[in-house]
Amino acid sequence: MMESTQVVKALAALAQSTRLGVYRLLVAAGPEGMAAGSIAEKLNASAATMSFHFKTLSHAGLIESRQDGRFVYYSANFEVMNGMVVYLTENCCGGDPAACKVPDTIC
Amino acid sequence: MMESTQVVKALAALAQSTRLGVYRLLVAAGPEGMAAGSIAEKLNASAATMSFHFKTLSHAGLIESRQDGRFVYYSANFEVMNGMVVYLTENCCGGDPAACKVPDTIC
DNA sequence: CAATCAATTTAATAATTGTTTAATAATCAA
DNA sequence: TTGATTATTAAACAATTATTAAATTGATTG
Repeated sequence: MMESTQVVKALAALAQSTRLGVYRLLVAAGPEGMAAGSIAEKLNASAATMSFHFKTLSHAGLIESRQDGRFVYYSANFEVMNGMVVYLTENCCGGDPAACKVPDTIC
Repeated sequence: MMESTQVVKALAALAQSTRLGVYRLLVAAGPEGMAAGSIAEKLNASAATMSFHFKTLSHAGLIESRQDGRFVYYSANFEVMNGMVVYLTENCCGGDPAACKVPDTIC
């Protein structure tokens, strides 16, 4: 089970529109990821601002980076988000799924 | 599909340890929910602080309240979190689940 | 090497957030 | 109605966060 502080960190990292945009781009991009500059361009943000956000997402474990020549490619780490969702839904309705009137995605 | 700003709001609401604690208690409590005071006691926080956090969670749509005598019962709204997860994982790996080496909870 | 390109870092500032204390509402019981 | 209980609101302050501009690092090309 993921730790509470790590979950808070991950949630905080995603709770900002530019970073949420970054994360979604990377989820769609898959394992290959995207270059920092392409992401910045797509989201209309300066390189400095983006670096700041990349760092926040990295520290939260939500994304990873790899260098390729002059470019830095970022990609999503799905397991951390998975852990986050598990943490949030743990012990749902006291463990009685029948009590939840919610699509089975969660409970 | 949930709107970006609403997702950011929900993520921000959960990105704080006391509120995350509240939400998890309410997820476990199920539809009946819990009284504000019981939650405060369980999380060792003052009533005023809790009210502030309840408001944040309410505005994000993550919890709901109902009055019962002197007590206010809060309960989790599962659909908003469900929408949040859907939003985060939309178009995962460009729509090619085989490309994701992740447990099927997400992709 | 010098020039260029991609990205990060630093410092400064503005804006937002969390907590505390004190005051206010609303409900109930004697 | 009075007093006690449950919860919210408001004001003040400290701490954190996001953005910008300028400087810096590291890799590539001529």
